[in-house]
Amino acid sequence: MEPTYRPEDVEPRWQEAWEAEGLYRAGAGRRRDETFVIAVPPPNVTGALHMGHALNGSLQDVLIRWHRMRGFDTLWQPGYDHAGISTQNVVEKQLVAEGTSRKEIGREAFVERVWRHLEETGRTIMGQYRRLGASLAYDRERFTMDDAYVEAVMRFFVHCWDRGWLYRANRIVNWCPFHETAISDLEVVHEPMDDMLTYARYPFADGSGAITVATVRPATILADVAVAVHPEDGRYRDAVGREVVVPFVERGVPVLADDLVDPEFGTGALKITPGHDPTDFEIGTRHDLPVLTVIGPDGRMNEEAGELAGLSQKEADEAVVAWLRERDRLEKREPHRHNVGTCERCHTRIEPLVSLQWWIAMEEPRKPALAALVERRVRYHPESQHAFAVRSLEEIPDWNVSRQLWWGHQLPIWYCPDGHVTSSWPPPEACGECGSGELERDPDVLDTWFSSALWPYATLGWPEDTEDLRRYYPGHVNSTAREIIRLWVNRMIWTGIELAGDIPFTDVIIHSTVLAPDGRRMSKSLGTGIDPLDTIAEHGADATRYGLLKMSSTQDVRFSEGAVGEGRKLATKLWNVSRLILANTEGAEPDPRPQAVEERWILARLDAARAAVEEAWARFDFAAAVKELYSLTFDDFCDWYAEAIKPRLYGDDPAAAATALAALERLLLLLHPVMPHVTEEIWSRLPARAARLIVSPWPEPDERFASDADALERVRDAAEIARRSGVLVELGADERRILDAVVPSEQLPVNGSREGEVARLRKEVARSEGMLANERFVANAPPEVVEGEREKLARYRRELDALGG
RNA sequence: GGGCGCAUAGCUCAGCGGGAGAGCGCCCGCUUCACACGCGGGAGGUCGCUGGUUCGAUCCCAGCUGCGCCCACCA
Repeated sequence: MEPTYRPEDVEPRWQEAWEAEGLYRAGAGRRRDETFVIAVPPPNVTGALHMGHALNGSLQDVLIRWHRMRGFDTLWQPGYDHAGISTQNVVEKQLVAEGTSRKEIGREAFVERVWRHLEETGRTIMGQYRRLGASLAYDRERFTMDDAYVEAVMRFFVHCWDRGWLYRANRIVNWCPFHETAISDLEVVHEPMDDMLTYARYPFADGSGAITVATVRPATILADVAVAVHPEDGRYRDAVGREVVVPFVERGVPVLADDLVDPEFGTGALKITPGHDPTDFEIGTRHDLPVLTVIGPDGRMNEEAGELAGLSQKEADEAVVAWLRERDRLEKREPHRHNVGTCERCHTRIEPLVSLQWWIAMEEPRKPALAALVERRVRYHPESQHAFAVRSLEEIPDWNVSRQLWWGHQLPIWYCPDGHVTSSWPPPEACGECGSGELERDPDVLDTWFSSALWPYATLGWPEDTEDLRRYYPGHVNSTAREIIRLWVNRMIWTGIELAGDIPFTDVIIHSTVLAPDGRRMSKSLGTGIDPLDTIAEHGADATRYGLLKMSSTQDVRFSEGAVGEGRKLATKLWNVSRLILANTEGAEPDPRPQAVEERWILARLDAARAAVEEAWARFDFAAAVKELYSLTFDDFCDWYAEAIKPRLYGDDPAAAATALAALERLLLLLHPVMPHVTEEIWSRLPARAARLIVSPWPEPDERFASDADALERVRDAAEIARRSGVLVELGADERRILDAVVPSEQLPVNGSREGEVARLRKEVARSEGMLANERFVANAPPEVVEGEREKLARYRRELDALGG
């Protein structure tokens, strides 16, 4: 074996081999009937994978590899998402940079352009997953715009139509003036902004005084239809029911009372603009007020704004403020910092606008999903996220599914000249109501999450009743980031139950968010992102996977290169101890028949570690598993076992060689899900391997390993006592031999003193005796705790004895 | 403003009711035939603050302070 382990030479080779040999395919290595299925959260085709994807990929790959090795029929479904607005945003910005625009080239050419853009990014993404060693079923790559997938999306829409869940309504929505589309609440991000708060006087119509209202958007005064105060606000008791005159347009509007008004803010009087503010829209609906619109879809003042038409809002604001100032209606202006909704893709300020959109009524469809969560047929991990998911379903609002974009799935909705609406798929020949053949398709496209919601079963062929669907649905695990629980995961659950007849998975893992080392969010725009490919290039995929798994436990974690470095050390250590064993076991066959105590010990230790590690995988506690694997390899396998058998290996002891190979095999099996490459490379050099490690099972357990295996623990204790006190306690011949091999007695570092150790033990004995003398402790503490304390006391006394204390 | 979470060694984090831990960094000693990405040893912590529960609290409860993420229609 080469003296130095170089991951960059080894890893790509195995990635190619595994895939070429079909070992990434669904069902590879299958030895039992049970399936284990994960559909990867389809990354957006807009760009490359980031550290969060690498972390999530590592988690999922561990689970897939672990189940594959145990003989499950595994399927890890790959693919990507067309990411409607996100992709349109990227391509649109490219066009702007090229001096043209979406509108200039037209819809058809634009969509063509997007497809071309995707060919590259799709390849990049799958290449990154391959380089991480992710054992996805790459032969089954799916895209949410594939023909078959589009078919599923259309059927879903028509299904909702047939169910009566779809409706079209004129409501106030979040409008992005850059993309000129409605977006959902979930696509709005709030950012702090510095505005001016303008206090304007609205005189009473009868000329007796005025009410002052505060607004950050004076231009919307033109669309005011009322002034509202809180019902219990004593200051305005007499004003309610009277009429005030709106500045600039000089229109008389009522003063009304509504408890949505916050009496603490501003003057406690709120101008009501149903056309341009969500709260006002709600108040307007309650009081049956008209809706006026003075701002258009492009964010500028529209023709309703009269002389201000065509101005930007900022210009209009100034014009209105000037008007107020001239007529002494301006009380004051003051700086005001507040959170403003912006488009999550382009960060343009959201314009609340009234527009006609398609909605899904969520009252019915959410119910079975809520039941599945409450009954724990679907469990979120950690538990706190389960509670959040339940709450989200309880409070779920209706879903605005139409977007005024060009890139996406066009709605299967047709209008006839008489205004009838038909939704069917395949496309209808004629209007469902009047039979007219003159149909025009709705130009809008669907919310990108509408298609993502179908991911677990549309990738398996739904709505066709395919063999894949019957075999691999429902799946098992979904692992994803916290922020898309409502956007994606909950929607997969309710649509899965509704369309595919069952929950799509049983366990949802919400993994940690990887922050930049300085604690800020990892983001391209902040320049705080770290490319997983860079980390892989520097330390290897195995090391990167190890590091990310170690970082996966907390809710938010700062990226730590140290954790990756630890992974790299583990890979190197494994390589080196394998060199030791392989160089000294030529001609030997692995044979796990324990002879000496150190052999019984390591085999028992490996069995115990396997149980602990698998239990941690099953709990999705990846960090705990990885920690166990590290100390198993370094402390137990290398520092004690390998050191203990060295003399026998050098002496060509055939029993030591046979057991060493058997023990090494088991160590590799345990480590493979975390570090697949280095383990497979070593495995390939072991004698007479029938199968690749990637599909190899843990050998039948042998209970003989467990017998008398604690002998080596006594050696470790003896070394510890000797190190601290300088006194070597009595040991048996075997134990003496091992101690000499691992820590030759003439080299036993003796820093402590016998007296110091005796003093320490006396203190422990006193503490322990004190506890056991405490009647309330003995009476109240659990029996095993009391028993444990008695055992500790006995051990301290024995050690004291051995030291002659 | 609401929800969730975090405050433990210089750094990144485990532990979560009965002896303060790991990795990195730092200091000392080791060119011993697997490995200096190593081996052996060591220094370094009133476990954020204040109360409470308990025989006993880093661990449970309450409040406070600081921080992070998610969510949110205060004009």
